[in-house]
Amino acid sequence: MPDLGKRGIPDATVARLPIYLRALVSIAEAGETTVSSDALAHGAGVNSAKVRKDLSYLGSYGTRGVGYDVQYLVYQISRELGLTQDWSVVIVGVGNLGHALANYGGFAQRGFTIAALLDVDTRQVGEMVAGQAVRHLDELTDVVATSSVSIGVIATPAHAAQDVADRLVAAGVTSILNFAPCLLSVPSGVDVRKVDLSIELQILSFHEQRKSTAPRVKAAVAQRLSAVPS
Amino acid sequence: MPDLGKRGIPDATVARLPIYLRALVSIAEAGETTVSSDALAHGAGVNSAKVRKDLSYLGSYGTRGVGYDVQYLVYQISRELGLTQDWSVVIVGVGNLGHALANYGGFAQRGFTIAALLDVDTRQVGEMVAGQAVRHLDELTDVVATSSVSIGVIATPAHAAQDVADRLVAAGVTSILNFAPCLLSVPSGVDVRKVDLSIELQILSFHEQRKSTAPRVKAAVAQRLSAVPS
DNA sequence: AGAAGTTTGTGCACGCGTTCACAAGGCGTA
DNA sequence: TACGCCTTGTGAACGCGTGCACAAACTTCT
Repeated sequence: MPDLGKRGIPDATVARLPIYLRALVSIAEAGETTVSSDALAHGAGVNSAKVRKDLSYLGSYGTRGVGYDVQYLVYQISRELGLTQDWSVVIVGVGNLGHALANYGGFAQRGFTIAALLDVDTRQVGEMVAGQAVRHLDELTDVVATSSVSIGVIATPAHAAQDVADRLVAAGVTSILNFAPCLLSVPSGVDVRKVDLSIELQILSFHEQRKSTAPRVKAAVAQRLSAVPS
Repeated sequence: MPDLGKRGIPDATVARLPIYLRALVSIAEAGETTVSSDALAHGAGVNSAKVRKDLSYLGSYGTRGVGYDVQYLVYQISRELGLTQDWSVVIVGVGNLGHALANYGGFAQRGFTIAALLDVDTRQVGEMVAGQAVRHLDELTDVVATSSVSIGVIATPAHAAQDVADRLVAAGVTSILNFAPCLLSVPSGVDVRKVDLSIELQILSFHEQRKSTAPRVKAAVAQRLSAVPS
C-alpha cells in the first residue's frame, strides 16, 4: 500500500491520468454522461481494476451500480493535473522539431501557452513560426520573468542542450521537457522529462529481432495476419 | 529473480540499453578504451548496481578489477538490440512532425533506413523531403514488400492513425511507433510504442502544481537557485 | 610470492505496482 | 419494502524491479 500521506499519488497513476482524460473527452463527445470503469478502461487500453484503483487515489468520485459522471471526472482529473490553470511554456530550438512542437495544437488545447520561441541562430530570429516571431535565446530571462514561464522545452541539438538547461534553470524555470538525445544535469527541485525518438526505435528493433529469431512465433504471426487481411 | 529461460531480458533493462549505448559512444569518443560500471552509470544517469545487473543479463562481458572493454560492450549491446542489421522504416504523415522525423539524423546513424515517406495529401505527394520524394499512402504495400519494411512510424493526426495502423499491419509491418495522440488497436504479435508530446507536458504540469502548493519546497528551491546562479 | 586495492557478478531483501476477488453500496422493479 | 442486479472501492497476494552488500577475481605494488 503506497504511503499517501493525504496526497501521495503514485507516479504510475499520474502517468495514466492524461490517458484517462483523453479517453473521457472522447466519451463525452460521443454523448455519454456517465461511464463505468470497464468502459473507461477499454477506451484507455488498460484493465478496469487499474482504472478503479487509480481513480480511488483522487477520491471517491464514482457511484456504485452506476459508474462515474463524465464531466465531473474530467474536472477532477484536470484539477489534479493542474490543467485548470494556464501554464506558460518556452520552446528553445526552432529547427524541424521546434517547428513541429510550435504548431502542435495539443498544447494550447490543454492550457499550455507558448510564451516564446527562442533560438541562437540569427538567421532564424525574426522568422514567423506558428504566429510568433522567433526571438534570440538571450531574451530568455526577460521572457521567463514577464510571462511567468515555469516550463521549458528543449528542442536543440544535443551539444547545446546542457547550456540551454543551465540558462533555463538560472532564469527560474523548474520543469524541463528535453527532446535532445543526452543526459541533462540539473539541481534538485527541477523536474526533467526526456523524450527520445531514437531510443523508442531501438526498443522496437530489439523486439523485432526476437521475432525474426523465434521462427515459431514469426510463422504464427505471419499466418494469422495473412488469414485475416483485416 | 526474473525467470530468464536462457534469454529473458527484463523490459526495464531493454529500455536502458540504448542509454548505455549512447553513453558508451560518448566515452569511446573521449578516448577511453575501458570503462567501469561506476563511470558508465554516471554517464547514463543511473546507479552502478543497476548497470552491472543490466549488463549481467547479456553475459559476463566485464573483467573484475578492470571494468568493461568499451568497444566490445558497444558491439554486444548493439547486437542484443538488433542494431547490427539495418532496419527499413516507413514514415506515414509528412506534416511538421513527419518532416522533423525525416530530417532527424539519429535514425540513419543507428542503422534505420527510411524506405519511404508517405502521405494522403496529394499536395504533399512529390515534394522533396530529406532527399526523398513523398509518395502516396496507396503505395504502402509495394514499399513494404520491396524494401522489407518491418517498422512503421505514424505521424498523422489522431483521426487518421487507426486506419494507417490497419494498413501497416495488412502490409506486413510488425512494429509501430505511434506519435498520434490516440490508442491503436492491433492484432497480437504486432508491437506498438507510443510517444505522446502533450502527455509529457501534463505530467510536468502535475509536478509543477505540487511545487506551487507546497510553499516550503518552493521557497527552498527558489532560495537555493538564487544563492547559486550557476 | 604475498598483500593491498579495484571492480565485477549476484544472492537477498525491500518496495512499488498490478491484479484478483469480494464486500459495500446504490438503482430498478414488483 | 424487499429482492435482484450492477458497479465501485479496497484488502490482500503476487510479481517485477531496485539497491545493498559481499564474495570472487583480477591488477598492481612491494
